[in-house]
Amino acid sequence: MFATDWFQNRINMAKGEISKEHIIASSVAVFNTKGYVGTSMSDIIAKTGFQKGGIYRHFASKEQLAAEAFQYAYNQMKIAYSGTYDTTDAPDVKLTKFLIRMKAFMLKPPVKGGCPILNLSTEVDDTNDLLRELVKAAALDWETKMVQIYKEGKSQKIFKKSMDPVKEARYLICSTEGAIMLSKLHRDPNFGFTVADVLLERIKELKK
Amino acid sequence: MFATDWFQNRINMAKGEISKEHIIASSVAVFNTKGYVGTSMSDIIAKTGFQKGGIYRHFASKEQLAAEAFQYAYNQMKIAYSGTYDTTDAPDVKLTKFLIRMKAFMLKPPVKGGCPILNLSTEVDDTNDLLRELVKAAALDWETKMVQIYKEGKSQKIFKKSMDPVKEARYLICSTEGAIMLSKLHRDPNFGFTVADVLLERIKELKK
Amino acid sequence: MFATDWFQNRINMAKGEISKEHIIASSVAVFNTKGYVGTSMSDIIAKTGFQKGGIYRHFASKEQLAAEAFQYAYNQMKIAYSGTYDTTDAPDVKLTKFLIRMKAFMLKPPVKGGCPILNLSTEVDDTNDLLRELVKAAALDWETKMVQIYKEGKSQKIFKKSMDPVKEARYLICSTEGAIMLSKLHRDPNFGFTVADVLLERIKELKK
Amino acid sequence: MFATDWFQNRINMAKGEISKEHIIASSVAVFNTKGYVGTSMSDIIAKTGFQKGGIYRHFASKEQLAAEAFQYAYNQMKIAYSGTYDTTDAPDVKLTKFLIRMKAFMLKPPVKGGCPILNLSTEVDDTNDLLRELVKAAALDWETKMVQIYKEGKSQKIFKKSMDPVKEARYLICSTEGAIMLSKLHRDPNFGFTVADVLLERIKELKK
DNA sequence: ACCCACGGGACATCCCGTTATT
DNA sequence: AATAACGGGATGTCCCGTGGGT
Repeated sequence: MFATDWFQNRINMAKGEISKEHIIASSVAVFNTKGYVGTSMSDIIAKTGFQKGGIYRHFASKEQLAAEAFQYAYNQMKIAYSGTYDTTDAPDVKLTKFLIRMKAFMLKPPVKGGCPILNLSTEVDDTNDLLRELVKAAALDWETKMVQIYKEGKSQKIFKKSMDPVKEARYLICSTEGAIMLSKLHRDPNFGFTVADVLLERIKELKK
Repeated sequence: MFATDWFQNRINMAKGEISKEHIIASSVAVFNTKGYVGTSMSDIIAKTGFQKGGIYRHFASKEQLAAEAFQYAYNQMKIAYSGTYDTTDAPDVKLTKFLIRMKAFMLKPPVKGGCPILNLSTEVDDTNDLLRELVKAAALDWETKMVQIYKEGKSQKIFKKSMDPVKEARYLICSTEGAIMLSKLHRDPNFGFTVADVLLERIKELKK
Repeated sequence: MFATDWFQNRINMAKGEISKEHIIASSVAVFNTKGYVGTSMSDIIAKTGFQKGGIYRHFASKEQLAAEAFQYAYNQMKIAYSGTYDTTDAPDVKLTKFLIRMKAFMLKPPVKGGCPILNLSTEVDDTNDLLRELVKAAALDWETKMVQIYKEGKSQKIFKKSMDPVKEARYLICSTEGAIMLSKLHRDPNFGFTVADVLLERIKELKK
Repeated sequence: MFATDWFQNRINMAKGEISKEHIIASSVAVFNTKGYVGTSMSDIIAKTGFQKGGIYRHFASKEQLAAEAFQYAYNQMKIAYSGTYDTTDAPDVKLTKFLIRMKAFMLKPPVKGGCPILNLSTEVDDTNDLLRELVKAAALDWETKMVQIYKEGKSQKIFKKSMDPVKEARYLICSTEGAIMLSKLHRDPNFGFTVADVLLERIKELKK
């Protein structure tokens, strides 16, 4: 019936749990394309097949649903990228693979609508503290992951001694997010390609 | 009466023109913080002091007003930055000044709410073509300006022969936008500072 | 068109003022029969002929409208009773006339639904402070009026020296309100008649 | 577990019976403060600890529950007052005790929210016939009790021959209800005290 | 050129009640 | 006997936009 029916087979989930999961999963794309305010509960209803009563049983408010949808979306992104750095590869290889995959995502992003951090962040940074904190935490989570890789590279003497892991990680993230934004705006993946290439070159430089 | 009263003295403007200008100028901050959908005409009314009729006389719709407000905001940004590159400085100096000012804008942006290109772009890229085209044009305008500077630097043999002006311009813009986004999200200007510093180093590299 | 059109002729009222008056006047009966929570804005719409936009232009909320409707209703009651005590009659005559009219109102109350103080009071005393304060003020206003009459009677030596005006006024009001309540519940005016008769006797007693 | 657990020990009640009792007992205070329409099933759920299904198993509708809750509340009132007139005292003593207790109830009513007859009556007299009939019956029950006492007093020659039991009973009830209403509105027990004192005097008068 | 007044659709949320499940 | 899950209508309020009037 639902695209998420397989859950029931895999893990032992209660009926309500499945519904909740289904609602969240269906909402992700809507929120990530139309935005938080731009998405109405009617949109969610249309997408999920549930009625108001069925949705509000699982979420206290639109904000709550949006929060869980964001978490879900960020998780999907993590999973989509994890294959690139959750490996036994050398740190520089991890970063290289990460950037190659990022280029691939320019054409088909793991979450419809592009990067949820970018999308939600710009919308809520001045208006909604709960959601902003969530996005912030996600951004920090990503940053921490990246910092870790750069640190490994440094301790393994693959990267220069002078290299600053936090600086590099933040720089990589900023450039990447900006690239995603401009690629979406222009509907041209080349912005992403260009930025990825520059970052790839930079990684080589860090090894000298 | 209005903060924009000086317009009337400076140029010979009709009463309606002044009002229109006033409405646009007052709307910029609202749209740039609350977003296009997040801003209601009531917000505009509260900010401008005009009544609905007085606003709709000058703008056919909320969309039209938002469009003009965006143009106005982008123009303010241009003016705020123009002093850095509309000079007789050498290209590398222009870029350096540009990045130094960008760092300053981390603390106090020329337009309240941050970069209007970033804000509006992420909101409308999937939902509103009219506004998206406008943002796109603005981004292109900025890119063209930057490309021009890099080209100058190349023809003046200040930058390496191998340097690709379009690539560098786009890269600079992407990094900058990403930095603005993350600085706003974390409410920490250091993200902008870090990125600016890396870009400043890169400009030095381009000269070798 | 409206039952309140005559207002425009009598006093120079702005269009909006008339509409507001009309909405209030139409709402009174609805609120006073269905109650505050029991009345929906749709009921108001149905009764007034206005649409949501037209109503919310004049009232910030249902609560606000209810407040003004109550004031209007109380005022109508005052007017309906004023002929009995705003006279040059002797105090005891005033009270007598008041009670006679109260008996008449058992059959046809000046405000549809009965006494607005009674109705609103029992509904909001535990739930809505704004409205409760309003009803309280109205009850106090009425009490003050009655106390005044008893005081007159005392200073004019019509009533006994031992008579306590506040006590008598409050007693009269309590009995009256209770009588209205039970008459409405049983749909039998005799409860009101009985109480009025006892009170009339009591007034005679006070003169001895 | 529940405050009503003792029921199970005292009488042999089925599990369902206990639950029903518990739901009713818990609902009384809610209905009597928020009113019938003002009370939502969610309020009941919160108060009882039961889920919706668990409640609707015992009551066909919110109206049914409200009806039983009213009966329960009225019964509590009866019990609370019964000690004053279900005695071997003389009729005038019964009435005196009744009024003294009524004064005490001004400070702490036997049912939270005040007199259920007053509260429900004013809410439903124009809108809900089922509940209105219920309240009516309760009011009549109380009246019958009072009439009986006055009759006793008359046949025992304690009260004047000219005294009309029905008139006195109704008068006492009306005054009392009105006093409760105004005391609640003003949050001042003195209204009740005043009325009770007048009624006590009246009882003395009836004996002459 | 601008305000006042109004229409009517949309929105997030609440509400009562039913059905599936255990 | 009671919960969990869901349907779908109703509610108060907001919102964009349109005319009449001055």
